[in-house]
Amino acid sequence: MFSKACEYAIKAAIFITSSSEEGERVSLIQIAKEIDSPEAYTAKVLQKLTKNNIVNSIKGPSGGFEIKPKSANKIKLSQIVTAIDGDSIYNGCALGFGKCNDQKPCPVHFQFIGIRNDLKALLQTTTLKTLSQDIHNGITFLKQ
Amino acid sequence: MFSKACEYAIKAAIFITSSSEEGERVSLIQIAKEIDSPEAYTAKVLQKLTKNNIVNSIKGPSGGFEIKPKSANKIKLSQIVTAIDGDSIYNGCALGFGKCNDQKPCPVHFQFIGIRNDLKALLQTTTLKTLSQDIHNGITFLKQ
DNA sequence: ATTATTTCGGACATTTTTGTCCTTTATTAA
DNA sequence: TTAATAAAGGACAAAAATGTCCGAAATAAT
Ligand code: FES
Ligand code: FES
Repeated sequence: MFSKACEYAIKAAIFITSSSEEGERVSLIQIAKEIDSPEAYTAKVLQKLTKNNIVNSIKGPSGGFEIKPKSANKIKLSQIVTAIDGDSIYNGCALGFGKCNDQKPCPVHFQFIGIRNDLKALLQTTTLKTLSQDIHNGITFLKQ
Repeated sequence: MFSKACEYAIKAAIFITSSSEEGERVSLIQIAKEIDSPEAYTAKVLQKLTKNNIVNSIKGPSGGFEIKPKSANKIKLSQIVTAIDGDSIYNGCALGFGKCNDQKPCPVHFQFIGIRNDLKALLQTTTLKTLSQDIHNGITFLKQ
């Protein structure tokens, strides 16, 4: 469904949101530990999130990553997914046609558009804030 | 969503079904041409389908691949997917946890189980026969 | 029997994804 | 100013997925 990079991105963004709610910037090292991901690779992922203005990065001592609570409200999962994995989840075809296309649909097109639309809706409505609250309330977890 | 190998497998199986309805065995070369896939790689995929008793292969002149119309009725998409991609689509976690787990769910677990269940249902109810009929009726296509 | 055809299967090659290492740049604090 | 800290980013490495090549095995027709 998502690439590893995207999985790390989502988990990292949730952790950063969650820490920022408590006024704490977090470092790469903390993030990688918390979401159980390889440090250097996670760094690359975070750079992409930074360039896409999803997270804010601050260099130097007492620096780190943060996401203002104000914007955590507005950031949807879909923004993270497209930043890392591109828009294949939106325009791609389940059977690998260049683009999903109503005019010349692949064999599973009509079965899949329903599910894909549900997925789109989910990604476009779920915010980082929501996900971070679930973590805070102990109903979901960042690692197993 | 699916691996390339699985995409080829699904398309190949549909084409074989469709040809078998008309009493025609098809060769690897015909299949690869029809579904627009690399020949040798498609051969590997077909070998897996053969070992999983999803398609029937006959060596030698006038040999090729076939799927008895009788069984095309019973073969579900899910069988092909699990034969090629394993059961990650059923047990895997959207964010890469070892297994999806209600007791220690990942941050998107509750959002995704609905969609995954829909996907499961779809794969478990869609038969090769149905898909091959759509091809036959010209409402779906094997290549773009 | 011989030959031609077609799948099987092992070995290898390429590409993509994932992961690592190390230097540079920015920033803070002493 | 200097030293310490932390992200940025380039280069490289490993692993996985995808793709190719070629000979072996089975089968049918001649
Ligand atoms: S054409 Fe394949 S999913 Fe739409
Ligand atoms: S635990 Fe991640 S999808 Fe269920």
